[in-house]
Amino acid sequence: MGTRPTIHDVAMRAKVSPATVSRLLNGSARVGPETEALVRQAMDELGYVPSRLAQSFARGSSRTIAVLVDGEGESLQGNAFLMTVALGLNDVLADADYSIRIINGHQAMRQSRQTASEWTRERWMRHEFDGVVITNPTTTDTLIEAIVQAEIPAVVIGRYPHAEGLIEIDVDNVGGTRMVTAHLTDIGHRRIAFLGPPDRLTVASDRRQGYLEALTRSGIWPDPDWFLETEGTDLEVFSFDAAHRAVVMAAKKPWSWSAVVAFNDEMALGAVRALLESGMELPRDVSIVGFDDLPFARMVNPSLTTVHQDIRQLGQHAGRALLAVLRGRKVADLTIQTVSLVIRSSTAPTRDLTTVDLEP
Amino acid sequence: MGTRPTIHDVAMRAKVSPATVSRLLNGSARVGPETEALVRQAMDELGYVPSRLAQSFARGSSRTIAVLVDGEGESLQGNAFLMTVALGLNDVLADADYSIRIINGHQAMRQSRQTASEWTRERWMRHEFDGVVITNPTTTDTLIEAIVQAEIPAVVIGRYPHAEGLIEIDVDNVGGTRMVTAHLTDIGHRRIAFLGPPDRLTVASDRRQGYLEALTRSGIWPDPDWFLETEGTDLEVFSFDAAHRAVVMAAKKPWSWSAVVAFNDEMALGAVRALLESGMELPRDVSIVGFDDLPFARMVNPSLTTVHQDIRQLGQHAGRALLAVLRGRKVADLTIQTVSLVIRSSTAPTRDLTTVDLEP
DNA sequence: CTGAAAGCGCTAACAG
DNA sequence: CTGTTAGCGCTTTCAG
Repeated sequence: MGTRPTIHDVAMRAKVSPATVSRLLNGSARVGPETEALVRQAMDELGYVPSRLAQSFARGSSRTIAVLVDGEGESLQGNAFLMTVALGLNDVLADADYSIRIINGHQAMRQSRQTASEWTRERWMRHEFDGVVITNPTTTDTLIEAIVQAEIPAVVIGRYPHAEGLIEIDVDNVGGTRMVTAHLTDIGHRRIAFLGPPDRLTVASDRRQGYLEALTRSGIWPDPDWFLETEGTDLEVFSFDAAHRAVVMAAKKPWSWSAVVAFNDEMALGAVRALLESGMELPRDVSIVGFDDLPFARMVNPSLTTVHQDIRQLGQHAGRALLAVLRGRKVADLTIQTVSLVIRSSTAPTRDLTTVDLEP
Repeated sequence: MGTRPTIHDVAMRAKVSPATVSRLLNGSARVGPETEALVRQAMDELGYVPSRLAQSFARGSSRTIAVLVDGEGESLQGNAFLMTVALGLNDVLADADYSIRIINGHQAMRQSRQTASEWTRERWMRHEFDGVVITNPTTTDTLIEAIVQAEIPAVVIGRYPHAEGLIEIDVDNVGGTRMVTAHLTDIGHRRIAFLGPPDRLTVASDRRQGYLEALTRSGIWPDPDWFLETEGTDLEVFSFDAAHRAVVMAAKKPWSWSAVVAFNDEMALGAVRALLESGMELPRDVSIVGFDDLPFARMVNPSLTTVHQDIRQLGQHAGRALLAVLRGRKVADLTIQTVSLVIRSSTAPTRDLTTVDLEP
């Protein structure tokens, strides 16, 4: 009883060959019913569990998929989002007997002082994973390029248009901001600002586009100074502070909007802070909307009207897509997940509704 | 060039034995300097990278540590916390060439319809991991018990006093609430409520104790109805909604506190919401403090005075402890990480300061 | 449907 | 310090 039983022990006990046990284990070929019963009994009696290590070795694959995260972003956004995606991935991958491994790619690269392609090649050759999920694509990312180049099965959460043949799983960003902006026009707003990062990333231009579409549909022609653009490095532009700065800046000049569509919830909070500081009362004076519906969106005051996305489901979609790729199936290059509008108390009918109605 | 070079190829090319290459690879024995040069050159020329799979198999260990999460809690708390811990673990484990694997333990158990000990035994026997980090200990957890029973190297984030010999890494909960409560008394508050979950978990009683200690030191004798206790299941009691309910309930009766110490930031927000709804102005009428200093704590309005804990560092501590255990070193059973007070705008001097001063 | 046999690529005694 | 020799436990041809 001292040592782990091996496939060999099971075979001996069932008086069959190890090969038969193996076949039963992974259903790689049919096994006679009575042989099967014998083997199963032997496994039970011995308490046999196959060694993952030996299986992986023999198969030459680890049944592991790497989740590449960028662990620098300390943003709330970041970490809650990442773990939720990871759980979603796990939901579907666990069933397929894959497991997920978190890798802080950029940090690892820096640490080992390797270039992206060196690093990628090395990890790939080590058979550390069979596929990868990329969670925070930045503007242009050497690591992603290297992964694509190396033809490693990969799925990206979000968009990364710079690379051919990468499978993208994203939420409907255009539709989301369109919806939430339409909600604003529905309750009478006509002068609606957009607070977002510069258009470097697809997600940024997508969300801006949804906003524009909604305005256009309502026959509103956006004024150039309705665009409040944050400044900073890749991650900074999405932050509370950047949003806060942008709005403080904008509020210095005379401004004329009655609502603001923020790129995300965190930035919406930055706007809220800035407006509150300048003595506004919300949502009476200005309506504000966000995007993401992070858990805190309903807990803050005023609670945020925002666009809800099911992040865990996003992870599940990504997992399914990757699984399909690994099994050699054809997969859509782009999956767009629907989002929904959540109306809370950061939006209210505009007070100049009547004025507007009179205008024409 | 079609196939991956193996240790054998390197050995041939360098005209040494595979064993020598192996020794160089993991520094398991001294190698002559010129041999080393030869081997290194051969490795470079071939672009050799050792196969993780083969290494793990030969060693009988996966160099993987499992991070057990409970993926049911959709709480903000939960996921941001978990990923941050994971990143901290990664920081130190990556250096030691370990990698981390996220496992949704309870879900996996349920899925495979196994008992905790069956599940644990099976995973352990499969050599899927060398050690485990447990992230959300609940009141009494069969999975943890099974892990301890199986003598698997394990570290728990938080406290789990029910199990002998488990290594615990926690923050200074007592000190934290003591500090933040003392801040309240410092600015004149004498009637301070505590909003928390029932005392089932150590973390709950610890934080309550810190509160009590601070009061005692200020010569305040807490009134029984200063204790606002949330109700619900294991995870619910820590939630925004539970906190909101508890405060709404309490606010129905005449109450007499000027400040409330909430168990955590999320619950503090629940209290804020309830108080705002009942027409209070914060922090003018009531001061509120939280615990955790989650990223959103500074973004909400009013921004929360709270206790900051470095979660990533918590993960790093856990990683170091586990590494030490795996290396057979003696490790302290309990590590307490210090926390710090962050004063923001949810607290203000009490208005009845003068009244209080006159009382004696 | 089943068995025999040959590895997968590396590590780890054991000699020398 | 280095080479030889066995495996680690499973999968997978290839025969039968």
